[in-house]
Amino acid sequence: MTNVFDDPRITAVGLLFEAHAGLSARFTAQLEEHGLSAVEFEVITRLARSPGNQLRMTDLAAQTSLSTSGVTRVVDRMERDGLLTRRACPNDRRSSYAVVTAAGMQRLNETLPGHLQMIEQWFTGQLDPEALAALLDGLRRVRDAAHPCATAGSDDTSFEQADASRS
Amino acid sequence: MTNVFDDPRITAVGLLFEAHAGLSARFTAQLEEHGLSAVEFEVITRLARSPGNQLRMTDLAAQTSLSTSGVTRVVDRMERDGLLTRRACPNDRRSSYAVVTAAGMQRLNETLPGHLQMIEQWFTGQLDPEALAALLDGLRRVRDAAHPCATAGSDDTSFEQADASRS
DNA sequence: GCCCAACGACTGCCTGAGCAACTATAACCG
DNA sequence: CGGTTATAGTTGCTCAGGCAGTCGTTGGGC
Repeated sequence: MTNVFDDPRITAVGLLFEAHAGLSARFTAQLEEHGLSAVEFEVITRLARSPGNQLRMTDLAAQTSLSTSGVTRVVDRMERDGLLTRRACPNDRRSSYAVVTAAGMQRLNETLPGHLQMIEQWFTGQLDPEALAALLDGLRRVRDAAHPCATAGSDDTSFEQADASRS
Repeated sequence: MTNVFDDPRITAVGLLFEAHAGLSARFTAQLEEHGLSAVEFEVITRLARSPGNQLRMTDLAAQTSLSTSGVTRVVDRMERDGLLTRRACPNDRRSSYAVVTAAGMQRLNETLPGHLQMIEQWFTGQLDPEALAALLDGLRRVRDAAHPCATAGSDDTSFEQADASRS
């Protein structure tokens, strides 16, 4: 089968995508044990690492892979589940913040150790330090080239996504 | 901000996921110029590289990231668009094949060169050969560890996914 | 040969997400 | 100030995809 599909470029993409899919599936499974979807985990993580555990809806959308309407709906669900609240923005009445509640922080704290363990088990722990460094270095260059700068021109400074994106 | 989110493991996952998201977006854009979604491209690619340009529905599902019902529906759409046909399986009347039509092959041939170019532009061309080799080596190990063996126990021998999986 | 379990494909129902339209507010500009 | 334009968030509509249930087919046990 001397066809075009054996092209090394295809193989390269395949590896990256399958690695992503594999990790994604593992993470999703673990997150669901704690009642969080991958998207919800990303949302709550982004909020929890922001000053005041809050972010304006638009900024949240820019930091995640969601559209603003997508954010509206995730926040709806998570608010219903008590993990988040909306808070009015004092100086701009159009804006509102999504804020992590105490219950949300607790849920996140229950989830994170297992999540880090999964990362180590299926990803970082699979490689010795130099190989991992080389991998990350390559990924960083690809990311810098290809990443559409966080879905919306928000600052996006240096934080790397931390979830298991559906995919 | 000395918080847990600066953990190098989080950063590593973030890099991988952002690289994937970035490439995914680029590929999706190029594929849509040719009227194909990422999933459709994966489907037609998988079929085109199989003997007879065909695959049983179940096997197709196993090779893609789709469930069997998902496959039923993609094939529905692509059949409607004239890219694929269903063909009855002679020795098992439960099964049916999805077959790429001439139009489907043509569409694929129109799409592939640009796709390969995108891969080179945003991924493989970003790194010198040794760095690329190191990256792929790391990815392969992560993939082998984490990949849930192709979503369903099908053979899955050695072919690396070739699409831009929405992810 | 007959029955029952397993399997392949399809369908109904539901959820999640995007786009485009809409409302309310803010900012800019004369 | 008054009016126009841009922005933040929400909502209606649509569509893709998964799960679970269905129907026809197959194969194995007896």
